[in-house]
Amino acid sequence: MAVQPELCRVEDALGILVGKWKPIILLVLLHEGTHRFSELKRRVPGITQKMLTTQLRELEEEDIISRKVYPQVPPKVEYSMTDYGKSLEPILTAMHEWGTAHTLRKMQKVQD
Amino acid sequence: MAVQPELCRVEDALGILVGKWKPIILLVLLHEGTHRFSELKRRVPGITQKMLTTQLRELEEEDIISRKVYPQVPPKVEYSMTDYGKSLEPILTAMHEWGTAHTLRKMQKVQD
DNA sequence: CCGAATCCGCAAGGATACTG
DNA sequence: CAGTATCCTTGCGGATTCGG
Repeated sequence: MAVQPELCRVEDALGILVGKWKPIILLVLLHEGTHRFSELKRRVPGITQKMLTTQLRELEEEDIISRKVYPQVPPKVEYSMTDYGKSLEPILTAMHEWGTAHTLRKMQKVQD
Repeated sequence: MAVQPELCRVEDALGILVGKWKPIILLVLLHEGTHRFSELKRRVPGITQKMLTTQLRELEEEDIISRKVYPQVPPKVEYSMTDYGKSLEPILTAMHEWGTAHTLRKMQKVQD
């Protein structure tokens, strides 16, 4: 049967994953559990505060991660994957494995 | 074990898939086989010649699709998935399924 | 028929400084 | 500690025109 371009839902999934820092943020939260803002910032070298905030907000918007604020001084905010967000795991894993193979393949070509 | 941000190969896979038209192009070639340029253009409504050319070149560059030129007048060029490109199928399918579920979920929320 | 070449707008990404 | 607020740069995507 013919593919219906209008129903190409791949882009919906892509929209969630795309963003320069989203994959690594999701990988960290998936594999290492809850992190607070500063921990996440240290865990993702090179990211600026603004970008971290932006990406986290976008992921929260889509119910992929949850944000828990502790009303105290100094402030404390924790981020973790939602159950729904965890359903992305197979995709992330598949992409990670494929990406690794792809990189190896490229390196071999360079050797020739 | 801790995730190594530097080794986050998810982005390598993402780099292949990202591009406004790449998912649908790949889906068409995967499910419907070889297409020539003009067929592809008709199959992907809204795409311009430049964009189609650009996206095809990028995919060819990564060995995802192959380009076969028939030296004749008028010109004829056929595009098809390489065996390597076909290895993307599980990812594409997983994303398509997840995307569909995601869209349905969003629609339900709107109803509330 | 299958492009290449050029020009352009806009939004994502980023550097830096400031705040409850 | 966990963010805003502002300004700036870059590059993708798009419209259009020309060529083999």
